[in-house]
Amino acid sequence: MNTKKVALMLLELANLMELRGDNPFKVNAYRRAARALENSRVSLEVLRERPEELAGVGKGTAAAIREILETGELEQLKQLKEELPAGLPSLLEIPGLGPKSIHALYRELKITNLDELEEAVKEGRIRNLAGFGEKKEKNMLEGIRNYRERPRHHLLVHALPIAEKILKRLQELPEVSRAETAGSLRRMKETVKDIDLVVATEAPSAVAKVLTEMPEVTKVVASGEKKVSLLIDLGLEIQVDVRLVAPSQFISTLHHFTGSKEHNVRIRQRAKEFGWKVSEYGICDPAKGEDFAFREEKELYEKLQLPYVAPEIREDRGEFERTADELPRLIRLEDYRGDLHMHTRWSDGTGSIKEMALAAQKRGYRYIAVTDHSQSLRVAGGLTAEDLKRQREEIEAVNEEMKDFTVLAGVEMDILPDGRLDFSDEVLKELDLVIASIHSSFQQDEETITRRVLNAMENPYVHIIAHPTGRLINRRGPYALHLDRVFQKAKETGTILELNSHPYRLDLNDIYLKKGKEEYGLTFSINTDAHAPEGFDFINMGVATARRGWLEPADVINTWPLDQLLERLNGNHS
DNA sequence: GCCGTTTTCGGCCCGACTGTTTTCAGTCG
Repeated sequence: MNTKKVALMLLELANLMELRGDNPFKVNAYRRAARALENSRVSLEVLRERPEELAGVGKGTAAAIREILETGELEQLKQLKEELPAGLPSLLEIPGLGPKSIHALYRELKITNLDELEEAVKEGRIRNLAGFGEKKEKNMLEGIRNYRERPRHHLLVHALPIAEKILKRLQELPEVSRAETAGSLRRMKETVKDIDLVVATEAPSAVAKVLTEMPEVTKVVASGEKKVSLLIDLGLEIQVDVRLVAPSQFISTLHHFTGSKEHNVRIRQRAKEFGWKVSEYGICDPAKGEDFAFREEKELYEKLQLPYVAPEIREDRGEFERTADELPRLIRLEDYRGDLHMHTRWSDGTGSIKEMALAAQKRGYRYIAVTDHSQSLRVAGGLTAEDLKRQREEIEAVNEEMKDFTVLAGVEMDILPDGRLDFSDEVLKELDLVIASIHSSFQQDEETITRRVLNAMENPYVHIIAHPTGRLINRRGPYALHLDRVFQKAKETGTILELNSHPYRLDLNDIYLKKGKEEYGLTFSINTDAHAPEGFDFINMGVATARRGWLEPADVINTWPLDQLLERLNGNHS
């Protein structure tokens, strides 16, 4: 049992209570308690003894927390699970269906899952229910079909160019004075459900008309004076929500729709302490009838006597509990000096060492490490010890040609299924940089696969563990790795953990980065794993994820000057 | 269920849009 599991159980309880139609404020109380638990760093002991010390945890939720810690279960949750059919929560995925409607469908028509809902719609049974009609039936049917066909979340890297394209069109309109992206896209979450845009204009109807008449629009979901919601097909079909506001309200609206929802709740609560009200149109003082507008988001935070919070960390994950000095100076692209994980034609890359070096130098980098695959990874043309020696000769030749730039000789070495490494220490000690990673036997049980990684970390020549959890977003889950043990070992051995920037990987993710930094004091390396010069472009994904993980330049070895980097790498060997 | 230098009761973040209604509930962000 750990605090995360306790939080998850409280959250599940809240979700089921909501479906049953319980008091929404009570439901919210459990959600807040779950969130408080997730964000707190109290030990299990403190949690067991004095859970009430956490803000948002009172008598009721404290009793629930104690029960979970003592018995591993929660009677209330167990009963609710027996009372409510298992398929009910899945109905929440259908747009337009919320807890109230789902409860009514269950109560009146005994609908418990998507199949039964679809059947009832087709038989026209739903339109007879109070508050339902033919139009809602039609929307439900469409929702069910979409749910089954469309991926729930789009990769950030796929949504970004679409957002940019629409944004550009909007910015070119004479009626538009300013337009920006908002929502999870602006917060740079690894996946996004939709694209949020905020537009400043004095002529909302004209802009709305342009939007709804774009050739790529497949469906107008909603269209009003303040807001337009569309389904757009620009290579992939995605929902685009556009808010239209007067220029003076732009900043407040941008902030509001950047979210996150949880961050906004805290903002509003903060405003209430001053007796003010926050909405997407600004902050107002009802007592004096005053409205406050802002030219920059910084001013909005200042008004509430809060330090400015970058969009990427607006998640209510502790940003409200820090002073300006305590908030991180988040890493930026300009801080980045060199990529330390890439492949060349020597294995499965498409560029030569020199081409990769020149491309990196052009980006303003000062160094790179060439890290081709090792011998066991046959499909990728892994290198033998002998190949590595010959490759080093080429690397040295490139180094002699280039000015103010250094290519390090490295390898991405496989951690074999039985836990052995693909090269002996004699081979490894000749290299400048050794990355170890898993490319086989992903299905091993937790103990086996964790042992594999720990074993690699214990080797003094291994500097970095690449893409530590192995997940591929929307494709493949993480290995059954026990990450706390990996973090603990990294702390003991000084092993650096990678944040792999490939948009399908982003591994470690934001949550783990923050945890590794705050709880274990770890150091990380952000790399693109490029297989061609263009692969370097994905560094913006990695830096964005690092920002979401509260990382500062000092936490990331790729921002260090070369001599500091080499000192750290050599330190491992002593 | 939680919380309190306006409160131990009565609030709890706020507004837009849709579809159902004939003044509003539910959903969404």
